[in-house]
This record gives sequence, structure tokens and C-alpha cells, in this order.
Amino acid sequence: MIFGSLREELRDQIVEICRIVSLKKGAYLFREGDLSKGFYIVNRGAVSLHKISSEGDQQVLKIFSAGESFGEATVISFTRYPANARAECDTMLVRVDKAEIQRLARANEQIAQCLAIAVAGHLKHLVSHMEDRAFLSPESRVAKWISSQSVRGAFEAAYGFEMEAPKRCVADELGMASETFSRKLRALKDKGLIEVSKKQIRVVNPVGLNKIVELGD
Amino acid sequence: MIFGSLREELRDQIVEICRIVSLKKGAYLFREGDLSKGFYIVNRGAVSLHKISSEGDQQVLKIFSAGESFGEATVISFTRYPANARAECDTMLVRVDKAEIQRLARANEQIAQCLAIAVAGHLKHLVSHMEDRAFLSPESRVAKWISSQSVRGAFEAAYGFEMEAPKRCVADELGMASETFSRKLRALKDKGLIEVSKKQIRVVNPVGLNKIVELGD
DNA sequence: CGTGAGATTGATATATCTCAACAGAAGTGG
DNA sequence: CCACTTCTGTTGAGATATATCAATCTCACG
Repeated sequence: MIFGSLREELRDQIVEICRIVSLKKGAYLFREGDLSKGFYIVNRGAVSLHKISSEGDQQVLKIFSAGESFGEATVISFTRYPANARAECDTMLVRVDKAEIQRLARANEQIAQCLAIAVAGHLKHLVSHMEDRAFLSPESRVAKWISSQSVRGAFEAAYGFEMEAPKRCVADELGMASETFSRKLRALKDKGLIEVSKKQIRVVNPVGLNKIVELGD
Repeated sequence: MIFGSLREELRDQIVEICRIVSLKKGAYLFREGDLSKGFYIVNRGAVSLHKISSEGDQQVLKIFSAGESFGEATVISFTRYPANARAECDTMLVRVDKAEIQRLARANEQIAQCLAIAVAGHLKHLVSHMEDRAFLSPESRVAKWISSQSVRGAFEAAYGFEMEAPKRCVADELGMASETFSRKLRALKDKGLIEVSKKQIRVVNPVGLNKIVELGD
């Protein structure tokens, strides 16, 4: 919640410069190198921020879900988006216009602050992401990802959560081949730690799952 | 050059809140979880920002050399350093005090701006770092690293550059075992692209080196 | 000149990627 | 509403590149 700390009056000012954007699954919001029109806040759905190599394989930096925002850095500093953004399912988000938010940020210290904090948050996330990749085995990464997804809502512990993005995309985010993701998911199921049905995942044994995260497989 | 865009008067204000810090090789500037005292600008030497896993192996986020700064995000947003910083050779840097720079940033828009831009720069660097790891072979990564190091100064094309950090540390930054780094360095030498002597590396064939970066080995 | 940290080289194991075939779901269109 | 096509995910078998382990070497420094 990027502007969660602002008082209502300021938030109203921001709402006025927002524009709703709807995307069908697979549609691109922007591509690497495009001029920035502003940053985005996901309302519902999922957007993957990713790079694509010359050989065509992709590296997912992060999948953003409802409530999360991305692209703030292009308001503060760069003029072009440094990666691609694509809807991984039907998605609705708001665009916060670049020129307008810059105007508001200049007028109000706190808004500029919020943007800077958001960028710092992204930096922190990337660091821990790199850390996970370097230190954790594929199975541990899958386990950690499941844990982090299932703490979002309380009832999700009971009913499980739904994967909004295709599995191949999640696999890319976790830095492994989609086949490997598939196998590791199965391994966790066979150990009785989770239940998988279609796009639903439910954690059966949270303690055991965390053991996988910490001790490897 | 984080404050390079500021007019002299403002820079003088900042100089006043700086404190020189000297570190011997191997000494820690701060550790993960320490309360932030401010951010740092490297004057000479090299500092590695890294994480250490429970099993003891390290993941180097970046090695900072003269002129580069790090830790700005702890001024903007977090209160604790999210990684370890260690001098990889005898190093001199300046600390910009947290409370003081916050005071100046509040008083002057432009200073806050500089900090935010620096953080955004770090974010961008990490992204391209992850990209390289995902898409490039170890040999390509070594080649790219050498290229990037040797463009710093013009005369370095002729005399080569000196590695300030130990090879094992550079290897960690490039995401490979130090043995692999050693082998890849040798491979590039055997191909006649570079010359290596001790800690000096000189690029003999820049074109061929870039070919390795782009086409793999 | 001796000592030790850092670097190189060699041999090996293994985990994951890759390629390929298959299965199932979902969407399309008549 | 049912075939048909397409897309996504699953499973299997095998190759390969790099991590790992271990031995040796080099050089800086005391």
C-alpha cells in the first residue's frame, strides 16, 4: 500500500490523477525501453515484470498481485521502463500519471517520500530474492514461496490460495525450469506437506514446510 | 557521484556532516541487522556488500569501488542494514551521518532527490545483475565483467586494470565458484582475448571479448 | 627463509536443464 | 452441445556444465 500513510486529503488528490487500465491475459502493459507514462497499482489480477533474453527465454523479476505497485522508479529517475510488464491473467490496475505525480510530489514532501520508500522496498525485495536463489535449493524455494503466499489471508490457511499466474511463470520467478517446478510441487505433495488441485494450493503441514525451507530437502 | 548535480553551496553543507572512515582489509563496516548510522561513499579501495547464509557461504550483491556509494536506502526507509559490508582491501570512505542528512534532505528538496535517485540506480543495477546471471553463461559473465571494468579509464585499455578485491570475492559477485572463475579467466587468456598477470587484467581483443558476451563461449 | 592465505589445476558426482512425448483443460466454432 | 485445436502442465530419459573435493602451487609478508 504505497500511499497508505497519507492523510485522506492527499490521497484524494492522487486518486484524481489515476486512470483505470484493464488488461486481458497475455497483454503487455509496457515493454522494456518504452517511455514511462507513470507507475501502476494492481487492483486485481497479476502482472509479471520480466526481462527477455536475445534467445527468447525470460527472467521474471516479480509477479505483482492485488495491492502491489511497480514502476515508481521511472517517476523518480529513469525515463524508460527497464523491463517488460505483462498481465498473467485478466487484470485491472490503475496508472498514476508520471507528470502529474511529479507535480504533486514537488508540492508535497510526503508524497515524494512515499515514492522513495516504495523504491527502497523494491530494492530490498530484490536483494532477498537474490539471496534465496543463491542459498536455497529449488525445493526450498518452492516451499518458501508457498509459505509466503499462504500467509496473505487468514482463511487461506484453511482453503488454500489460488495461483493467478501460470505455473511456468511462477517457475521463472523462482529461477527454475517449469518442469522442475512441477516435480518439486509433486515432491512436496508426496511428503504430505501440501495439497495441490489445479491452481489451488493448500498447506497441510506448515511446520514441515518451514523445515524444508530451512534445512533443504 | 551521488551529489554531483548539486551546486557547491549545498555540497559544502554535506561535507560538513561527513566523517572519514578507514578500514583494513577484511574489516567489517557493518553487518546485516545493524542499526544504520548513515550511508557511505568509497574514496579509495573496495567494499563488498554481501549476504551470508546459515551454511556460511556468501552471496556478493556488489563490490563498490572509488566514487560509488551505498546504503542510501537505510536513510530513506529502513533502519537496519540489510546486508554485510566488508573492506576487500585497505579502504578509505566517508560516512554521511543518517540524522544529519535527513535533516538536510528535509530542508532541501534536491538533496532528497539525489538520495532517491541513488536508490533507484541501485535497483536498476540489481536488475541488470540478475539478468546477467539468468541469461549469460559463466564465461560470458566473466567477459562482460572485464569489459565493464576496463572502460572506466581510458589509459586502462593500454595498461589494464587492477582487481582490488580477491578473486574469490569477484567470483561470488559473478555468481560462480572461485574455481570456475579461475578456469574461465584462463579460457579467455588461452583464446588470446586478455592478458592476466597477478591482479592485473588487460584486454587484448575488445571485439572478441564482446563476441563472447553476446554469443556465449 | 618459512608460513599461510589465496589461487590454480585435476578428477568426480550430481542435480538440474533439455528434449521429447503425453495428458488434460480450456477455449473455439460449427 | 459436442468435436477440434491449442495451450499448459506432467512425466520420462539422458547429457552436460558446474559445484565440490582434494592436492599443489605461488606469492606476500612477517
